[in-house]
Order: sequence, then C-alpha cells, then structure tokens
Amino acid sequence: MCKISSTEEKIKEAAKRVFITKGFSGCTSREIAKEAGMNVALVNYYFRSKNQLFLIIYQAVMNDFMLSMMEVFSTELSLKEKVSLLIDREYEFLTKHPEIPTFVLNEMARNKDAELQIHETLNNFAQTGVFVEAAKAQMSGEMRQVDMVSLTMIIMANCQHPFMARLLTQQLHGMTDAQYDMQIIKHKEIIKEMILNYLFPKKSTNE
Amino acid sequence: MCKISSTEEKIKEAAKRVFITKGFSGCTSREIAKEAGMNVALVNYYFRSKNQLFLIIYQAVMNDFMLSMMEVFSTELSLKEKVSLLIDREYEFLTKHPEIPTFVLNEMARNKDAELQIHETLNNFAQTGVFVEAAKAQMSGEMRQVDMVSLTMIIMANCQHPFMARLLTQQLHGMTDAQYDMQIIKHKEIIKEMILNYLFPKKSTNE
DNA sequence: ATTTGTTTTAAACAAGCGTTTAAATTTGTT
DNA sequence: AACAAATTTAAACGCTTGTTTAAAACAAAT
Repeated sequence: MCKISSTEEKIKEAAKRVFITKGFSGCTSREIAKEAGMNVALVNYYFRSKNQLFLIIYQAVMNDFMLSMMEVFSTELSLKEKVSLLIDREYEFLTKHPEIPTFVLNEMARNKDAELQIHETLNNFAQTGVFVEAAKAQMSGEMRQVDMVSLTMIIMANCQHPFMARLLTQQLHGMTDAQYDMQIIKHKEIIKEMILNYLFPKKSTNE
Repeated sequence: MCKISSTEEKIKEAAKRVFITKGFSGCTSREIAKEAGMNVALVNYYFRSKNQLFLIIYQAVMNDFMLSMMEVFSTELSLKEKVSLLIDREYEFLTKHPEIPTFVLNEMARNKDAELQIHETLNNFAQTGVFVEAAKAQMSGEMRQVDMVSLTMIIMANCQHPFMARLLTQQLHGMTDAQYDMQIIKHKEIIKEMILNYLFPKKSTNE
C-alpha cells in the first residue's frame, strides 16, 4: 500500500517540473508520464485528468510563491529592515525557483479560474498588518509617501524581472550562464540600495 | 491581384493578435483562420505552415519591441534626459502593447531558434554609442558607477513588469481595470524619480 | 493456495491537430 | 467570350491529443 504515495508523488514531481518549464498548453499528458517514468494511464488513474493534476500543482506552486513574499512581514523588524530582508528572501527564493513568476503569470492569463486560488493567501497577507505599519511610518515621516501598490510593484519588479527576462538580457549583453549568475548577486545589492534610498531618503541639509 | 495583400494582411493581423495573447502552443491554425474570417487552408496557402507564419509575426513584434527601446539613444540629449525619455517611451509603447514583453520572453524560452533574430537589432543597439557615452559620464562623476547590464535591467524591470504582472497585482490589491490604468500613470513618475535619483544623486553637503 | 482488492499495463477511443489535396470560384488577359 | 492563372473552398490525410477500457500484474488476507 505504500506504493500509492510513491508513484503518486513521483507523478506530481514530474508534473511540476514539466508544467513549470513548458506551461499547461506547452506539454502533454504523455510527456509528464514519461518524465515520471510511467504509463500515461497512471496519470489519470491518480489525478482523473490533466487539468485536475495541473490545478493541484498550480495551487501548490502559487502558495510557495506567495508565502515566500509574505513570511518576512511577520517578523519583528523595522520597516526598513523588513524591505531589505524581503528583497533578500525574494532573491533567495527566485534563485532556487526562477521560472515560477513566469509560470504563475502565464497560467493566470490563460485560465480565469485562477482568481479563486489567490484569495486564500491574500487574507494572510492583509493579516500581517504591514499596510498599517507602513501607513504609520509614512505619518511619522520615517518613510516616503509612496502608496502601497507602487511599493509592491517596485519590489516585485526589481526582484522578479531579472529572473523572468534572463534569456533576453543574457543575449543582449552576450553573457554566459555563470556571468549572469554573478550579475544577479551584484544586482540584488544595487536594487536594494536604490529602493531603500528612495523609500528612506537621507534628509539633505540644504532643504 | 490586389486581393493578395488584402487577405494576406488580414491573416497576419489576426495571427498577431492570437499569437500574442495565447502564444504559439496556446492556439491553433483554425483559430487564427477563424479570427481572420477565413478558411484554414488559406493560412497555409499564404504562409506554408503555422510555424512559418509565427516566425514572421515574431520577428516583426521583436523588432518593434527592440526599436521602442533603442530610438531614444539616437537623440542629442544628455544622458539623464535620455534615461528619462526612455522611460516615457517605454511606458508609451507598453500602454499600447502590454502583452509584448511576456510574448517575447515566452517564445524565447520555448524556441531556441529565437537566438538568431535578436542579433540583427543588437548591432544597431551597439552602434548608438550609448555605452561609450555612459562610460564617459561615469568617468566625469556625472553618473553613478553602475555597470551597463544592471542599468539595463533596472530600466527594463520597472517599465515592463507592471504590465507583465498586471493580473496578479490587480487581484492582490483588488483593483479595477480603470484603477490600474491610473496607477500605471502614477507609477511611471515614481520609478522615474527613483531611478534618476539613484543614477544621478544630488551630492549631499555633509559628505 | 485462493481470493480479494489495488496497482500497472497495453490498447483503443473519439476529437482535434497541422497539413495537403483536388475541385470550385474568382480574377486578369487576350 | 474564352482561356489561363491565382485565389478560395470543402474534404480528407495521417498523427497526436486527452481519456477510457479491459486485461494483466501485484499485494494482502484468509
């Protein structure tokens, strides 16, 4: 009976790899089965359909993705330290899973049912109270008056895009894989300074 | 004989719309034909195959995409003004064609033949001499010491990502389409200030 | 050892895919 | 008007798709 979890898990792992790299429309059930080293019928025996299997994978990936962005907010740090740590964690996560943002955004665009899944993790996001905290920091003058949407967009853009546009950027500058890996490490510090300088400006003495 | 350009162009326009919104793997030849209001066989009569048609569309889109980023560099402005204008042009282009970055990056990931197409526009990019110009500005101390790769990444990320991650961000903050359109207009000014402040810092008097 | 239920397989299903064919229609030319 | 070429159509091609079936292989229990 312990075979259940073995093969079922193998299929899920294979499906995750294939779905993330090729997308739902870009792969076949047989391809997933082959990647798992199994028969095509087994995929449907455990998961009923390609779509059902996809939904399970998508939800899991989406959850990982959102959690990686949220866990920082629960810490007991100052807002400036939180932003800094958030960027670190995002780069850490994306270095391990560089295809996930593209995957999530693509599948959201393809399937409008995806609206459902986001709401679960969305509630947890509001509960961290980071928005209230940011509002206070802006009141006190500690932080620049930036609305929370733009703040979110700035952080997401500068963290995710370097991984999403890797192929284009690498070709544009004729870089090897190793060179780009190094670039990303350097780039993280650059955007961290840029963002923190903007959000928490050193008050210049001539104003 | 004037029918040639008429139907051929109609198919191309339909294919462009379908390919950009659904991707190569996400659509069928019959779908493109239907969008153009024509028979399936006509698509292959004019373009031999789905793949051939796609390549024509991809090259045209890729060219538009790269040109929108490059034309600014040929102007006679200061480097600071160039960066500012580049961001304006990018937002202008992406407001009209918001799906293009996702499309280009997705198809690059799917098809490794795409390496060829980039080299054409790449040469023009080097010829603008913007890299030499930036190096000079850094020498003179006008501009911060940021390598050109990170500079490119920063600009691309903060311009493209807001359009690429529209669905996610909109859901995350519960925004309507109209609200997000407004947000983008505001966001452009924010990232412009952030980037320019970083690249061309006002020398603080206490240092 | 036989029976029971579960897991795996090979084979088949209809539907849809990209593509081709060959006939019908339209067009331009004489 | 008659012919030749180009355009458009409907139908079919072989192949792959997601999914199902029914039999085989396996495991556990009596």
